Amino acid sequence: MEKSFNPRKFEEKWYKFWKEKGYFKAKPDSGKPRFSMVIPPPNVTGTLHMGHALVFTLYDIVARWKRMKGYDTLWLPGTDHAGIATQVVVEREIAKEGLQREDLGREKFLKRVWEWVEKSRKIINHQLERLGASVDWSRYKFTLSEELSRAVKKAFVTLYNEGYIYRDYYLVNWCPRCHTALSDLEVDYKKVKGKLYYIEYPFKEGEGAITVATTRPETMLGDTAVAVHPQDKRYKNLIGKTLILPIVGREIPIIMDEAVDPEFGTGAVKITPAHDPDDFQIGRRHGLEVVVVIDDLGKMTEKAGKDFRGLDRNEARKTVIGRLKKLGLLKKIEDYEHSVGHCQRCGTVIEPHLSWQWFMKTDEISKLAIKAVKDETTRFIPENWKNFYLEWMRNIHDWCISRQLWWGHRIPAWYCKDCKGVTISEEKPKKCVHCGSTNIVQDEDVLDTWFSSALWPFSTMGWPDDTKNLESYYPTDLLITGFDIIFFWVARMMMMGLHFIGKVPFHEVFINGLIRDENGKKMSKMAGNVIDPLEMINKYGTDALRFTLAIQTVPGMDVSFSESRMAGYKAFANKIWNASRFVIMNLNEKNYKMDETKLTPFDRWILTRTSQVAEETNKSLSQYKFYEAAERLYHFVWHEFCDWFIEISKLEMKKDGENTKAVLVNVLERTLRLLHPFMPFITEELWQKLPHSGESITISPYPEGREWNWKEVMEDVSLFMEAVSKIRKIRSENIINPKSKIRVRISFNHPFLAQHSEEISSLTRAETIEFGSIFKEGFRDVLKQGEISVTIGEKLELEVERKRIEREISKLEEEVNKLEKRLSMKGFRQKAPEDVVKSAEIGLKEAKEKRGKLKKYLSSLK
RNA sequence: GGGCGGUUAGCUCAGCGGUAGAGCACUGGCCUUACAAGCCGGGGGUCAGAGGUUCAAGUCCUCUACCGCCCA
Repeated sequence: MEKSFNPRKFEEKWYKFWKEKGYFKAKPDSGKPRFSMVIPPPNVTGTLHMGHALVFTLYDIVARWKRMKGYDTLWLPGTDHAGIATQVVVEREIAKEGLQREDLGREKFLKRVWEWVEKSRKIINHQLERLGASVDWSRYKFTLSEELSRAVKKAFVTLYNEGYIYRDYYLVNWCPRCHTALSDLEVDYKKVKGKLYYIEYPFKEGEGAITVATTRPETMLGDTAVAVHPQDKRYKNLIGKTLILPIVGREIPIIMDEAVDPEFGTGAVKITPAHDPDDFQIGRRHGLEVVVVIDDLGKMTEKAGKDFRGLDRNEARKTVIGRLKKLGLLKKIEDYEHSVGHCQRCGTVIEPHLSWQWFMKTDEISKLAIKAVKDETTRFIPENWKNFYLEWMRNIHDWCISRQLWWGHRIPAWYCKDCKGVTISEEKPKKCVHCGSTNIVQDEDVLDTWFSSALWPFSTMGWPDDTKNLESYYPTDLLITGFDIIFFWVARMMMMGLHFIGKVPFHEVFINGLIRDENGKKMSKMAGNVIDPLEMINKYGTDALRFTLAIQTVPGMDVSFSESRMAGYKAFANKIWNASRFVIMNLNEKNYKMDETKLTPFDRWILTRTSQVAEETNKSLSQYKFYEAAERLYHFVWHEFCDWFIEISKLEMKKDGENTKAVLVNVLERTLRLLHPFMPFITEELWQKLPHSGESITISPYPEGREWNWKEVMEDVSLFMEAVSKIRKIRSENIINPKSKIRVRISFNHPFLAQHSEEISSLTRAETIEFGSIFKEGFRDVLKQGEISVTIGEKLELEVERKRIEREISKLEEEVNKLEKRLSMKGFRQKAPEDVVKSAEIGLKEAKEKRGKLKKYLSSLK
């Protein structure tokens, strides 16, 4: 066995082994209890980042843990076609060749996208394997596959027939670059420093004008009214008057509407129903004319006037301002900061755009999704995300589901060129359902990616066809995902799942934190602080990466990812490796069967601890306290098993030691199993080298922690450790040469210490351990009970020792003061629980005793 | 403007009502045949600030300051 661990030597081997053996395959007929999860499908836009590594590590810990606990565990993998995101990425690719998608045409462009997708999926799947993700590859799904397309069509047609999907000519968020509609969620609002322009609109009759303020003067070409608030006294007598729209010359009315903010600008606002969402609503309320002056590419239309036609919206703004200045109608320009919508995928400023789009009604369906979370049929962890979800769900708007993209699920709607009717059908219809004409064409548009993602928990289970599979694994038990897609995805899965299956898609939603760099900054390409998980895996090993992520995952908190910390967990992996090496080196054929009648107190101690740790680890995991479980295992392995038990076992092995070897194997083998969900590779590698039953640790049982419990030895062992530590401390602080033989005397008789004085002397390199009155000439310290003294049989150098004792006395002093104060506080004895009072009293008594002894000792040093 | 989270050792973070913790970093001593990616020790914190509740407050409540995020 090699002296240090080298993850590259075995990681890929074991993954291949697991996969070939089919351990990750869910088996609905197994008769076991079920546990199922679906992966949040990564976008096929590129590769996995650290955020994915975190989420998938947590998923895998749960999956492996449940599998070992005897559940028929399904973790279903897959990828998302990510309509707009992928299209943008491929558009950028072909732009390198100087091409636009129109140059290629729909068919050729899609071919390019598929090529990209194949490449990306391969990378992603490979990354998942490197991470050790125990997904059921036989059930791999892709949101744009034939299979899932059927589910999408079925969902669309059903919802349409039920009246939940409709088509409308409506003002939507439009990205002029991507050339598509976007949902409200796909728009990012950013604060932008702009200008506020004050423009005069003259009255048709008589002198004077009304001044309106706007951030977008170019839209005035499409104005069809000016609005004021009904309670605004300033404008009361102007209602009903007519204005002449400058430049254009159109007559427009002054109207009243509650939606106007009297505080904004002059209190009078221009109304452009075709280019502003608020104005659109006001326009609908007042029956205003809608004049479209900006087209789908962000250029001015014919209706904007011949001087403007064809101008880009930004150039048009300059021209309008120039004209207004000349006319003397531009009263002033102010600096103004406001938030402007940008396309989430490409960053272009959003243009509200009137167009025919498909929408999904959400008012009714959202009610089910609200109820399910309110009554905790689906539970959020941590809980505070519940309100976040509910708040959004209660204010939900209809969802624009059509996209003017090429990459995605084509909308199953056919328009009749003869009767203008629409035919909705899962299969391509032969003729128009309204007039029977065969002159029909399919809608060019595709569906929002999230429409297909919303079906993911059941479309992946075979809906609408494979009901057996669906019954087995739906609802899923747990979803782990980031808070940023609670609305995009979680909320919509809730709605669709409840609507189509009648059950929530998952019972628990664990919201993971964001990955930040070690300075707490968000990782982003812009900031250049992105860390590639694969690079980390190559450098530190998958197990170290996973452990680093797990031990930092506190529900509700972000993860500050630190490479130096990960180096520490690589060291931990090495520690496990070497502890195992020690155990394995000492093995022979016969000695792994433990004889419980021959156990030493130390054996009993470590076995009891193993059981306790197992029990606590299960508890932590069941509450998704990944950090707590990982931390406990780390401490147990390093600071209990290695630091104490292995060291003590070495002494035991100098004698007979066969039974202790068996204890070592037993504890180590169980510990590996406990660690396996966190560190799958190294645990498999080592487990295979140990005596074991079964063919893989992956399918061996997870320790529950009910096996061993010898409480009675725990206190003795802890006193033993205290004695050893105190002696070591005296040695170390007084810089006693490690080679010099010391003599130890303990002031009180203690059968356990006496019985194990040999171990004490070995662990402290003492020549003798005696019991009786302490040495007059020598270093001393106090134990929980009594005193301990050390002599090296020569004249002592006392200065250091004096300082050390003074420090200890002052610590005890603090403790005494604190406890005295507490005990003397009125009400304490009456109101505090008995055991608290008692422990304070005992603590005080002990501290005083220790202090007394040390003071006496100190005076002897002077 | 509304909401959520944070402020604990030099750094990154646990702890959330009963005597302040971890990892890393720092530091003294050790190449003790599992491991120098190691071993044995040590130092380091008025738990952001101010009030309040309580016998008892990093821990619960209120307010303030600063940092971060979400929604409008």
